[in-house]
Amino acid sequence: MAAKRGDGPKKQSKQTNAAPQPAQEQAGEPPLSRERIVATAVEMLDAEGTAGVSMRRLADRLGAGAMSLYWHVDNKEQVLDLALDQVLEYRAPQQAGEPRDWRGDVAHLLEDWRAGMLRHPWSASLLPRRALGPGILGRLELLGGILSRAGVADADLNAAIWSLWNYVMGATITRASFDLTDADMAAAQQRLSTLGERHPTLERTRLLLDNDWDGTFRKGLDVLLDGLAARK
Amino acid sequence: MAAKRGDGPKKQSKQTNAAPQPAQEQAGEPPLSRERIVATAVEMLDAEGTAGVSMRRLADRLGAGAMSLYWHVDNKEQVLDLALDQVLEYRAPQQAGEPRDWRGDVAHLLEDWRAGMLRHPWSASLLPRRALGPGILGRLELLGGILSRAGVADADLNAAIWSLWNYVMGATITRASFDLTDADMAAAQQRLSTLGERHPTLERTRLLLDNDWDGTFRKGLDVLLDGLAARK
DNA sequence: ACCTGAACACCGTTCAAGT
DNA sequence: ACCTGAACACCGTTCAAGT
Repeated sequence: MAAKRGDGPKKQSKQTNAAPQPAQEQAGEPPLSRERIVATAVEMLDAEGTAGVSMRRLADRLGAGAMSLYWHVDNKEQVLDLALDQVLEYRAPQQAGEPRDWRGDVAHLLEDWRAGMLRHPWSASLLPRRALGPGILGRLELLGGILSRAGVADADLNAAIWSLWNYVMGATITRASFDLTDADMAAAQQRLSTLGERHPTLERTRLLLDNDWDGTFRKGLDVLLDGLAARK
Repeated sequence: MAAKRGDGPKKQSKQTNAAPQPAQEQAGEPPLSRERIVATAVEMLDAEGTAGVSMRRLADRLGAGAMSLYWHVDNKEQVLDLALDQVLEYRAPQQAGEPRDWRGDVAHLLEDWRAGMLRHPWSASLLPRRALGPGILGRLELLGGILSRAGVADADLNAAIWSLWNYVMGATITRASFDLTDADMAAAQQRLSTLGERHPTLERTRLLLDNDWDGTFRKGLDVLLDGLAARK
């Protein structure tokens, strides 16, 4: 997928052209650019979700004719790819002086990852069908590095990385989707009761009413890290 | 969400009407019904994925006028809800005589769950935004029961259930989406190398070329179960 | 009770054309 | 080099109308 993403039209102008642009920038609408398109797409996605974004509405918001985007971008799919990877971009590893314990480092990395995705709830459900862009790969590399330095053997490393990835993705996607429908969760729990004796356990633990999402995430992550620690 | 799903028009006729139907059934097209709509939707989803299913094409395939579906079904979203829950329906608990060890039971249940979703690859990515239908709830209840009987305290049960759920969902969604793009995975791995020294760990372990999905799933699940076992 | 077509308000994308 | 409108082939859904 990453390979699909052709490099597009220009992209060199900013760097090679040291002279100031023709003043066009301060007046009214700045010119279209891939960057501006992606930034606006992220805004729209944040405000209205996946369903709210169409190429026509996006162009409109940019003050451009409906079809102008296609000179800067291949198609809608690419816009979503770029929006997703921008949001997942990895910023400044924590590098806070001395290396902390590996469990703390992993937990910090994954909690930051999850939080970043929850800040853009559309990203969680978009991710699975999209490319592994540089943002995602950077985070995976960091995770692998921590685990490797912590003593996980190379032969076990991929399984360890994917386990943690799976957990974070599952937790984040689940949380992002249930967030929108707390009322529905309550309704489902309600329905459990009326369904009689068929779900005694879920009814007893009130599974669908437990909304300490952050705590549950952290607890499950600890379970996983316990298992990994036992393996070394 | 489950609550949203109104019970629709009839649904009683099949049971209350013991006399044979007016011969309409053996000739040409059987009459429209919610069951037939959902069954055909599943067929189309299996064959062409989410993008291939529209209300118009679905009606066409059913030999019906474009708008006839709307008498049996509220809207497209409901069709997808119903299709998903049908596919996730839970069949016959393994009940093979004596209770096996709880780890084996959990692994069996979750592997069956994953396999069922992978048989309908669209289901994995559809699930997060959909209702918790009876099929899903049945499986969650079963999981909770096994864990509870294995000695997990009620106070830890919800976290344990969600951890396993998160893991299965993450693994299945990831697998279902990467399955379609093995070539892209290779391309991404390739790109890792050309990107120079920025991803030494991923390059060394060849993370993106490791496609022993089943083995990786099982290994990660073992890690999680180790962690749970340590907690009791 | 069940099905229908016309109509409305949208989509993504191509393409020939403008500047 | 960059932007545009018209056009094509689609969407989901409403509604008044048919049987």
